[in-house]
Amino acid sequence: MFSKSCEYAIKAMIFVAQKSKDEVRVGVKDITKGIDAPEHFIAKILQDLVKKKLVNSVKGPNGGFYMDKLNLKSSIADIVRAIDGDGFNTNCVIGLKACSEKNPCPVHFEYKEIKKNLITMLEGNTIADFKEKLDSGNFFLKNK
Amino acid sequence: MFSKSCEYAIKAMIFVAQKSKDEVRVGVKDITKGIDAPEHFIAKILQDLVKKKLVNSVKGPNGGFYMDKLNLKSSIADIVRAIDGDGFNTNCVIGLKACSEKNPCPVHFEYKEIKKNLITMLEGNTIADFKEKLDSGNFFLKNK
DNA sequence: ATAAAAAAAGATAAAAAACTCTTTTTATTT
DNA sequence: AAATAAAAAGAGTTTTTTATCTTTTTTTAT
Repeated sequence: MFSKSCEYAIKAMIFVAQKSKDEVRVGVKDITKGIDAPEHFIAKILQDLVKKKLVNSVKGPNGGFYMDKLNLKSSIADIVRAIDGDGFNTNCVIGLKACSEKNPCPVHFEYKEIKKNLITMLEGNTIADFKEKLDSGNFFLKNK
Repeated sequence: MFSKSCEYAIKAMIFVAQKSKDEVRVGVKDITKGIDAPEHFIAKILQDLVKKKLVNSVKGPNGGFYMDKLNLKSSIADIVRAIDGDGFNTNCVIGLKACSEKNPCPVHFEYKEIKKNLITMLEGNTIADFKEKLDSGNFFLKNK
């Protein structure tokens, strides 16, 4: 559904949210271990997310990534939009550029409701929500 | 959501279903025009689908692709499975290999219902269903 | 025998994913 | 203050995957 980069981005964001408190930042290496992902790839993705204001960072010793209150309010949709773009809510199932209510592809109306629910889910769940779940210990960001 | 190959496969299958009757076969070039797709790429995809028995073909003059009654009963899920594999019903939103009810990723339960509906939609709609829609003239396999 | 078509094999191009190396920033130490 | 070291930022390269194109072979109706 989403690109690898995007999957990593979601995992990394949730991980940073969970591990960084007030003045505690998380380094790329910790993130890498925490979500089982390639180090430099994660670094690049996070730099992108910093530029787009979804997460904060400080350089230098004791530096790393962290989230402020506003960052914690980001939805999954915000992250997906930052990495993969808005396709999840604009793309047609069979890739028609101008698929619409008036110009529908054969699958359009069958997919409509599913898409609506998907968007609601992506827009409605924030990083903060997932952070709490992870704290409960019953959810995972990696396995193996 | 699906690969380009898979999008083309769905479109091509619907197109062949609509255009081929009893002994009338459809050639690659016609398909190409009908769904606005690269000729040789479509040829390769269809050869794959023929091997997997989702569509029939005959070589030589007046040859081409066609569908028998069984072929028309294929679901979108069958096509997707043939090209992209079973990922739509096994993949985790954030790519965990062993995401499950007992080992859920943070998004697992939020995505569960959406996934269920998606699977129902893909499994429940057959090529024959779409063929009829197209016949009505209110649906499209290409635009532009 | 000819020609029309799919089948097959393989080459090329483009995009996505992953990695490497260099630079910049900044807290800490001296 | 200056030097050091830790960390992100940035630029660029390689690898892998996906998409597309080219050529050759096989089949079959005429």
